[in-house]
Amino acid sequence: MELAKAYDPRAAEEHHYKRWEDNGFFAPEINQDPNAASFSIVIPPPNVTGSLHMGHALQHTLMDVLTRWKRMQGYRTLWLPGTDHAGISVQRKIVEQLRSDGKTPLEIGREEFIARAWKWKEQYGDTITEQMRREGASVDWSRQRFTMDESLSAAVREVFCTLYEQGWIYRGLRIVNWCPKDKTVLSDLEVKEETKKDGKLWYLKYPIAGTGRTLTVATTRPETMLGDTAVAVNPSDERYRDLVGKSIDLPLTGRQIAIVADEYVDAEFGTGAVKVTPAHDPNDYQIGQRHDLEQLLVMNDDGTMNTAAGRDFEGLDRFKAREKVVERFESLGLLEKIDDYEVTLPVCERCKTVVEPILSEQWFVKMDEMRDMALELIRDKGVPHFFPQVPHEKVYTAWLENLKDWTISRQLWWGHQIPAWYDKDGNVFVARSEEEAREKAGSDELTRDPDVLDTWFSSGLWAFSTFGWNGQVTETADLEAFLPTDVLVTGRDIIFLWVSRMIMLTRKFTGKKAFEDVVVTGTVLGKDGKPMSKSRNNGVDPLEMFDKFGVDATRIYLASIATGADIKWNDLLIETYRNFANKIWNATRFCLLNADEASVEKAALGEVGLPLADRWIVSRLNQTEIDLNLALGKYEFHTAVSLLYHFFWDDLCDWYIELKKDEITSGDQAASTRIVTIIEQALRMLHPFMPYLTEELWQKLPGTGSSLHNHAYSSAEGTIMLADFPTGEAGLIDGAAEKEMGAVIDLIKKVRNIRAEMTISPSIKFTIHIAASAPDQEIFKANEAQILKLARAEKLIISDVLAAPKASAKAVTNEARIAISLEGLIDFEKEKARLSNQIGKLTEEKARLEGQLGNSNFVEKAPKEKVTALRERASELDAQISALQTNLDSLI
RNA sequence: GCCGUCUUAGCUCAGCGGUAGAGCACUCGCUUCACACGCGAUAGGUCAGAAGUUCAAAUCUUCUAGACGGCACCA
Repeated sequence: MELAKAYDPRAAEEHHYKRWEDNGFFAPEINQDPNAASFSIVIPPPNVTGSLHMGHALQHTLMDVLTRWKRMQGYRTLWLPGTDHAGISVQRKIVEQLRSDGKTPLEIGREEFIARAWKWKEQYGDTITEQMRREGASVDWSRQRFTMDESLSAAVREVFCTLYEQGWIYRGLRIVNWCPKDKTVLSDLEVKEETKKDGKLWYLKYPIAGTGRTLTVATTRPETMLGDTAVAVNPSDERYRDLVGKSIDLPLTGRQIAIVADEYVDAEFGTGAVKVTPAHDPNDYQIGQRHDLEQLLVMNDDGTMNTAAGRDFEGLDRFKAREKVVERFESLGLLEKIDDYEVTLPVCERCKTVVEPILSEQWFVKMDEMRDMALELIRDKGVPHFFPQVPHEKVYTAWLENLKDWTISRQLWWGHQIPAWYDKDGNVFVARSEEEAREKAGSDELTRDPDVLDTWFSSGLWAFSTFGWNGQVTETADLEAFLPTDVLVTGRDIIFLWVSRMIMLTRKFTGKKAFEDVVVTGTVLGKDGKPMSKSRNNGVDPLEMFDKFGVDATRIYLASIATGADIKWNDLLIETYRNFANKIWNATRFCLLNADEASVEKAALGEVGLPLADRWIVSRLNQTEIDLNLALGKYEFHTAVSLLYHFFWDDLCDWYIELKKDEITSGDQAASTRIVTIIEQALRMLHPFMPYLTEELWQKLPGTGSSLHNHAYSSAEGTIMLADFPTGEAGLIDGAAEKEMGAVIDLIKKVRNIRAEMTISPSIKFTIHIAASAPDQEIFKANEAQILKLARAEKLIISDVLAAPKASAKAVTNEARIAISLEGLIDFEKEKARLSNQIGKLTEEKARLEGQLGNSNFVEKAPKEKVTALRERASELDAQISALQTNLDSLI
């Protein structure tokens, strides 16, 4: 078998995915074991307008690792893919598209608009799903879902109606977050804070009616004064007590407003007098409620001032209006002063427009009942279990405790239109269909509420709507098999927005948990240490990384990031794993060079009397498998990667294959069979991380096929992705072999060290003298050929006492005293320095140990095995130091 | 304001109560018949600072400094 000289990721990526998909390997139905337990993950549905970014690549990698791992273990495994309809984003795309055609949404009408949106979705909505195929994601495409699929939409209607009927959903006039650009309301979670250091605080003088005096109020939004309907002061504020009950002649408006006393006002802050604009500020709204104040709306939905703002201001943008109000106050002599003031502005998460708090009639969900259910789950049962637990469990719990009503209506056309109808008197009828609404209303003249629901309302149902629940159908085989899902892998930015809501809605409507575990990934930052973003232009495209380093390298690099940790992007690190892939490729290639009659054969590893290296690698392999399964079980992907990396590179390549080189090149078929068997098993444990490379190599190994499959997949066509995942057998961990191999490795390393330090050319082959105990001598004798090979020596002389010429370099290990004859090569000064250096290091360690052992508190209180271990180490050090010292003395 | 995280080798990061680790970069040496995307060998850290708990602290506690995150408030 002849393999190419270097691994070409592209070639492997091209055909394997198609074969896996076409053969149905990703679907749970591939599992033929009727008793198989289920394992399921639902994907956090990416936005249909999106394309793959590094955050997706990271999350998808972890989900795929888990899915492939569980599938190989024989679970009936489902990773369900899909996308969400992204209300605002799609809406914006269509509006832009129309604008370039010189049209507006109103001109074409709702129906045409939605038709265009669907067309857009058909055309571009698959970008991300195609990119997922490139990633190697083993999702079941036959179960792909979209939040606006008919069944998922029915689920939305059902949930809305049920919550309404139970009194959890209501329609009300509240101060909401309004985005004047998108012309829709936003939930609190879709609003972000932006600090502006160059903000201002304007002090406006309001004339007190009939007094000739003024009362100064401070504001950051002067234009809202046009909607003022009161001024409030604290009731216990002596300065203003006499003013309560009097009126203000509100400038620029000709209106007279009251001065009221309200506890909300902080007498210490500003002037102690607050202008009250109930229709444009949440706190003012509350004051207005308490004092029965008029709610005067002075703005339109696009952020311009409306008729109520007065003729001079009508039609002006809110910021222009602000300037004009300030100018007017100044010319009236009513502007007291302007202070610099750092303000935090609420901005729309998506378009960064300053959000306007505005009085508006919207639909809300009262979260009390669901919140309590979720709190009970996390507090009493610890569900979901967050990985990492700190800080997410606490943050999540605290958020739930302070949960407010959720604004769910959006002034958009693209999405799930609210199933509510109004009769001509404005009475509302919530119903699952228009027919039902007509029945309830007893009228045919109904108008449907034009608004749609928040996209997160539908994605909140994702854990069960995707399995067929839609209100009519509440029991399906998939719900039974796959809900609760096992784990959710997602970013921390949507824990509140999505994860928490899914937990609550799933519990409420199915009585089940949405998932047991939540793996929270960190953020992949740009090279500058800031989150990747278009505006910073510091993004790294996963597809470019796939092209440059291969999908597998990118995947295993992403998996190597500690769970939940942020990481600064660095190409060099992927390169490490590109090199890793190539290393594995070449190791396999080498082992197959002369292995024409070898074949994967599990029994070959269990034979008695195997050489040390074989017993050792089997032990290392099994230990790695055990540790790997433990790490994955705890979602410690980075530990898993490190185990794999070190097993393949250090144990397998640097030692085992190097030790076996002669056997491989000479065509020893028994040895090759063992090597091939070990590689095959190792590839299996690597497969979840590097699916393409491992499949490519596995297919080339002699003797691979469906016979190696987990029993659940015995009838499927041969593929590593259905092979049995190695569990590691404790019985195959061979302590003696590890210890003996350790002695051999230590010896070889010391000899190499001498060669390097004494700058002896690798081409010079010298004689190694060693002295060791009788049992250790046996070990060295048995491995003479290997030692000579790896130490690049020509002769090994083993005896009870070290007999070496004076012109030699010396070293010691725990098991051996070593001398290299260097007749004509040795530099005595160098050798002296080398020995002194080593003695120095060991003496330092010895001093530390003696300090500890001399401490009676330590000896009394520390665990006995600790003390014993230190004593042993101390005596080893003693022996080594004195041997080195003897060597040094002989040189002087 | 409240809650929380981070600060470890030049860089990017693991480790989180028992002798400081990895990859990359650096230094030295290698056309050693799989791999230079490689091989071998070094060097490099008072684990941000201070105090405390402990026989033992990078690891636990408290404080300080710097970086950052979430929530609340913002006239």
